[in-house]
Amino acid sequence: MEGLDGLSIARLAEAVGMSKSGLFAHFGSKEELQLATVATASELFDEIVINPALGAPTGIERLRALCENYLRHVEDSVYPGGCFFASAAAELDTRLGPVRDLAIEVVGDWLEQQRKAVRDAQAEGAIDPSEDPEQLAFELEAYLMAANQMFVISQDPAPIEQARRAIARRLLAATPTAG
Amino acid sequence: MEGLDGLSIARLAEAVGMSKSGLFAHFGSKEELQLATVATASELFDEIVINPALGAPTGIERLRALCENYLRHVEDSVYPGGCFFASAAAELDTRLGPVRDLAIEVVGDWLEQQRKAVRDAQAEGAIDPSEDPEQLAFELEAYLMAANQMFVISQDPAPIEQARRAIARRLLAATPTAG
DNA sequence: AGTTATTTAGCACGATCGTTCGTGTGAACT
DNA sequence: AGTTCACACGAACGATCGTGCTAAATAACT
Repeated sequence: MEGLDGLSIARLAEAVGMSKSGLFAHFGSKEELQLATVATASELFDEIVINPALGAPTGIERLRALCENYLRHVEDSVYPGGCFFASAAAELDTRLGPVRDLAIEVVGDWLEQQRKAVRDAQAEGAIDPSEDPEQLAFELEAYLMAANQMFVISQDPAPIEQARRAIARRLLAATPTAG
Repeated sequence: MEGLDGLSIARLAEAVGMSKSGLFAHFGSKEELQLATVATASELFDEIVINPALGAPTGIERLRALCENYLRHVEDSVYPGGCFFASAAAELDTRLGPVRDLAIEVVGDWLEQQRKAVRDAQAEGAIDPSEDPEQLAFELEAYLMAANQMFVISQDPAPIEQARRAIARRLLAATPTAG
């Protein structure tokens, strides 16, 4: 079993060489363990996807770096099931509670990072001002999500390359001179 | 619990007013129940998404109908968790066995339907011959997947509309005269 | 009507899960 | 040295699950 619900205290305890009750005492409840898992995944995502992109000198470069870092963390199989939050979102989408809320918040922040990079790129003149940042971020995120999903299912890097082409094409279409 | 693994014979039996063992005898194993579920979902998907589009007189109209029917079945909440196969694919992606194989086959057939519609539209001159059908189908499928995921998570129809705009824009860019 | 299939129910099993409780153990502190 | 505190342990609980087994009921058929 996989996923946040399949993460069992019993199996995790065995994996780390602790007793079930000993590990349980550390978290207090399964929900707390799930929250800690999502929080840790969020930190890791910041570390390997978002933060390395924040040093980019311009908005358009930051936008490209965000997309590329995401695709690389997928094709490097940081998680066996692809992007942690894509899996988590699919699992938690119809549930209620703090675990879902936290996961949604992380995903929302990620999307906002992309929108902000688009707006900055517009302010710098690298993206046409007629582009709707929400719309453009949606389309870029769509390529990333599709690449993640198809790559994990097919174990074939082709979708990653298709996403790279789609992103390049879309950003080209959004540049003021070529748009 | 949700998903194909969360579908338990015990709860299903209670829901349909049968005994657990009585219902179990119908399928023989949980795996068979999951296979039957996927098969039924596939038939329903054919019925409400694919088949109504097959009557379209041209490839480009069929392509548009496939996308629109998919979006509509998402926003109509045919399933509470959005597209059945998007959820199933996310759940089964790292698993092995016939259930995964069947789900992947259905998703593969769906993507092939889109590719074929693109090729037909090219043959009819409605889509530029320089477009790679694989690439275009990937991008359209990406919009659909993203709309599904975001709609279910946010309970907000905005992503559906963003997908419609993205599809319209992408198909416009792919027309021979405007491309 | 009587025989034969087919379907359903009832019950029990072993496994796994989250959680609770009482206990021990070792470090930190007075 | 004696006390306190944080931590880990083992055992047990109730719940839920998939799965067999056996018998009762229902349907089909001659």
